[in-house]
Amino acid sequence: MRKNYHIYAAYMKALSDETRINIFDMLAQGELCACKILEEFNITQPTLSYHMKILCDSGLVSGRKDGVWMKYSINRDNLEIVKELFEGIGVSLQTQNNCTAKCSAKC
Amino acid sequence: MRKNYHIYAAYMKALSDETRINIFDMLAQGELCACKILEEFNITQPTLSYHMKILCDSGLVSGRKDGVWMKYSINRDNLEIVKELFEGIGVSLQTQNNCTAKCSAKC
DNA sequence: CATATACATAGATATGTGTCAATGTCTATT
DNA sequence: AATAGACATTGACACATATCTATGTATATG
Repeated sequence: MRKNYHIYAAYMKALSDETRINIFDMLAQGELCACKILEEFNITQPTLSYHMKILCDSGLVSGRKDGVWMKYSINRDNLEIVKELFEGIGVSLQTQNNCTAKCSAKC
Repeated sequence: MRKNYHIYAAYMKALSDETRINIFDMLAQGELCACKILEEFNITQPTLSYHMKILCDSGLVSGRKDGVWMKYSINRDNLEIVKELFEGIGVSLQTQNNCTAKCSAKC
């Protein structure tokens, strides 16, 4: 089963903006409405809307309409996929720790 | 101690390209020289050089010169920082699991 | 020293990104 | 029905990004 680097890259791209990864981390504390998020940044409302759309389109964040408000939260399943990618890389690095010398391919 | 979202965003940006995150994952298996990496992709050598520079500048990858070859490997310390970011977010989500209803702030 | 190999740099270009002001849409309240 | 508030969409624009071809630089080898 080959890895889908396209979707991994899409997740990373969604978080590659300082404002967006900050928002993502805020959402770790729980669901938030757009207006609450907006208070924390020096950006206009359309710019926030733009960023939230990117986060939602990536699948890392979910939005639901609650009356007048849009409430955003982290999509746990997709966060898990990202977590597992980096954990897997970490494990691979540990595993090849003690055979690097003898295993390193000649160029 | 506030989180440095600027550096997190920089890590994500380095991995936000499909080719680059693929390379990063290849390096999980061990150190590789540029020519070996190049064989795996349909890109020109200057394009690979461009991507490797971005990965190295971010701090996620280290390069060392070995004769004619450039050998690249993952910088474990900075991988750890990325891992911990996502693990921390996962833990926060679990923690607020059973109090979401009562804790969710009114908008 | 001349040559080949591995990689980097420069310049050009098409496309993508982040931001804003202006405007539109939907929902609740008076 | 009119109004106000919350959010989305559009259009414009400056800037960044990914890619290529052409060229430069360093290192090993005959």
